[in-house]
Amino acid sequence: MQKAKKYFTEGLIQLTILLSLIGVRVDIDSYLSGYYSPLIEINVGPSSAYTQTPFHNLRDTLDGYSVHPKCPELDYFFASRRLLDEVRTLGSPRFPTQLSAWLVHQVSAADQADCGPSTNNNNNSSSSSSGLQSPGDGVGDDREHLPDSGQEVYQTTHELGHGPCSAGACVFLKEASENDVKEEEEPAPITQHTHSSTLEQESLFEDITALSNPVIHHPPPIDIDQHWSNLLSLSVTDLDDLDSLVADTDITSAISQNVSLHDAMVTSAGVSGVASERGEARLVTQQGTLFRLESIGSSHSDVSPGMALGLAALPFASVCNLTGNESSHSALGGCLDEAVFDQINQLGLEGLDSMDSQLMSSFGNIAPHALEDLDSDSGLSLESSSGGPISPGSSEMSSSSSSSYCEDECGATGYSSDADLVPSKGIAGYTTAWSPFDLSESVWHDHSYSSTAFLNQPAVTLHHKGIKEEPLSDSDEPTLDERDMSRDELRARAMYIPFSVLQIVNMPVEEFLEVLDGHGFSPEQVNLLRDIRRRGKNKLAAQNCRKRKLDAITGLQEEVEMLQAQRDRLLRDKQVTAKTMGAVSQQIKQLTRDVLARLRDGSGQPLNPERFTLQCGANGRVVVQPLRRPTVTTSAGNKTDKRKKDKRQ
DNA sequence: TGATCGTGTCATACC
DNA sequence: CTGGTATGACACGAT
Repeated sequence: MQKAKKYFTEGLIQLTILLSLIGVRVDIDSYLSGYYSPLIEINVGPSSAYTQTPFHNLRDTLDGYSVHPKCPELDYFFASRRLLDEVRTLGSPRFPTQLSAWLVHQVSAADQADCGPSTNNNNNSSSSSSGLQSPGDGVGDDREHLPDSGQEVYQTTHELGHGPCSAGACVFLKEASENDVKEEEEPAPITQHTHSSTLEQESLFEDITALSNPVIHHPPPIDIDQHWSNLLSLSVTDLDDLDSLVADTDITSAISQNVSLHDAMVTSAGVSGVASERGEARLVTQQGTLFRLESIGSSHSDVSPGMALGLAALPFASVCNLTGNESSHSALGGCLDEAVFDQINQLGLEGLDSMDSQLMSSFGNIAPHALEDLDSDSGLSLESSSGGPISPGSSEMSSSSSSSYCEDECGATGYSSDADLVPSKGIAGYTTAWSPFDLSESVWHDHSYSSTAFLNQPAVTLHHKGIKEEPLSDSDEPTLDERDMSRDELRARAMYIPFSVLQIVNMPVEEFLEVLDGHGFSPEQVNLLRDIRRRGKNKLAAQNCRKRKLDAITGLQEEVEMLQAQRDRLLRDKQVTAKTMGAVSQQIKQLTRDVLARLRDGSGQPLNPERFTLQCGANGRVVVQPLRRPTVTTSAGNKTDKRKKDKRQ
């Protein structure tokens, strides 16, 4: 459940990002902090979150019993938070964008039986249902309930029902709300929530199934407003904008687009690298926009929990993609501006269209001998690491020095999601579906080896060490896909290795050994597999190492600054103390002179301050003592004289 | 054009 | 012994 929660949290973050793009500010910090609060304190140490957690450890932690302090999910969380902050810093741009139906359906299993519209006592559901029946009245209700419920808002706009994001967003929102509800009902620690993973997953799938029905559902008899008030806090100005939007919205049309979640699920699962699903869910040529995914021949009954998780794992962009099925892709263009998605497109989704199974045949034309000598600098994109949650933030960071953060965020942990999708016992299925272009891999590319190929830019030659390596091919010009592939990928493909680099690197060692033994690989293939795995592991290790080094440098710099400040402070204190001491000394001298001036010697003359001084005894008595200026010299002279006399004697 | 930075890879030590 | 990790060193491309 920890994984599922992470996905839902991610979905919430992505929803927030999307809302931020249209000017709606959503504050989920409280929710996130509440969810991750036990983890934040763990992550105080430098590089604590950078160390990748081995997949087997992560598997254990994903069971929900504990969260490893070095769990890379922390990185992802912080990256998400950082991304959220960055998005917020962009302000509230008012794009000419209409975002459709952010309806929150609280669906219970019982509600699936009678999915017909009905009234509810709950504010949330009542407003949504009323919005369906009579949008105008519903809006009025919302406005009335708004001050009472705090931040309860129903965001609907004209285009929204067509918006692909709406469906996925509903899933995320709803699940998040359910989680929140459960947390309020049972204020148990996170570890307890994780134990109920199966139940929550089942409820999720039931909700998804229910969402496929365009009819508004009844919320459970739980005060959703309270949860949403905790979950979403919208500024007053945004609320006003939303009210104006809601006022003239045909919610019915918007909600009618909530269907096709199943298709979306299947599509997402196909994108997430399940080779077996590729035959069913294939990607359509993007034609300028990347948000076209089409699900073909996917039966809803085939939706498995793993696939559902795959949907949950799909981030913002993917959610937009998966909802683009069934005539909704055009609506997406109206849903959000191209300008908005241009940046999203740069996240690395350009490679989606290349995820065609025909790649295998095309690459089969590459002579193995042309690639077998390729050596290092393969430019692996292991950071994409398999199905780790893909988010705009992760790709956004790829261009900065902190790019490797996102890499680690799903680095070794990626196996938890992607490798789970890989049928460990049915690896033979990959023999015909070589899948180097996992969605995550495309999105998480942080290197310059990729992303240009899909933009039809001039060829990017693979850098190689020259001494050790040979050119890829003297005669054959590499295709766009070839250029986008790392060297290890090319080598693996040339050697007819039916596994992607990600799979090779991220699969557990037991499975890896089984692969080596059970597939009849030649020694060359085995060596290549081992090399690919070793390089991939070491690549991640190097990234972590560098991040730790940077952290150490940063920490030392901060410590230096702190020590310098402390030194300056101590120097200032010393100066102040010296001044104080000087002033006190002057006062004592003055008092001594005054006292001595009032004293008289035996002849009735005032005591000379040059010859006498005052000594304060331990008992508090003040004694006048004569000054003995040459005492030291005289005593020394006496001693020398005595020594001379002793020697003479 | 050299400097700098980011990244991948190798070699090696260590667990 | 093997697999994995950490890290210094090197090479390479990009800026």
